[in-house]
Amino acid sequence: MDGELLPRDFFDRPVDEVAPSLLGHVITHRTAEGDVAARLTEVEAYAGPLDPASHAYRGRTRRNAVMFGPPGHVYVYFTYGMHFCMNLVCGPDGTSMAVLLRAGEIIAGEDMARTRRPRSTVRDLARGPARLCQALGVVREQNGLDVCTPGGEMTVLRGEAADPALIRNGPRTGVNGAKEVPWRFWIDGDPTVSPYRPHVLRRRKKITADE
DNA sequence: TGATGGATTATCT
DNA sequence: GATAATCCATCAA
Repeated sequence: MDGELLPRDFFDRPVDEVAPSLLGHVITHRTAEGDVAARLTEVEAYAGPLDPASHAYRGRTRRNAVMFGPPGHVYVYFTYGMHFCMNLVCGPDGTSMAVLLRAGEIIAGEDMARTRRPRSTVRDLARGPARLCQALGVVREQNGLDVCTPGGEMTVLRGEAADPALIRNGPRTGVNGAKEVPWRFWIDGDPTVSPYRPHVLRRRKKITADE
């Protein structure tokens, strides 16, 4: 992949500024099998220790350590026992803000993405945070990568920034805490934006005494 | 040490 | 719309 990288300064700002300004730019991942790139259409902001919905709310742990480091790095986490989601770390070193990349449009490496998600329609290849990671081939191993290094394994390239008139915002998807905070940002009308789902508690399977 | 609940998705009805 | 799949961080005891 080539193109102009977003500078680290781009990420060294408050997360609610970075998040909407990321829409339209391009996340890339280079692997031995090929490159895949996605134009971001939906993101969410998480604001560190002050935000009950953030993984950093309870302080630094092994899992969220990358969030506390310098901006412009990737924070990948594993969830629901089977999915990975990715964030871009924002704000100065020592703070713990991050933008969750929720959805995008695959604009390069579509064949590779289809290989990774063979049952998906083109529209659904990266329509959702775990789908985006799967299409890009992002797993635990990519946690901590720097996206501001030219020629790096993962980069964020300057695309055509979304028209501000088309950017919408609303409550974050599937979160329990701070439900009212309108920090989900998306490009209105884009078909690759994921459907909004409020948080639901899963019923735990009842343990039967004998089986 | 055990219980609980996830920044989700595919696949049913 | 509902639910299963299924690892792991967190918290109570």
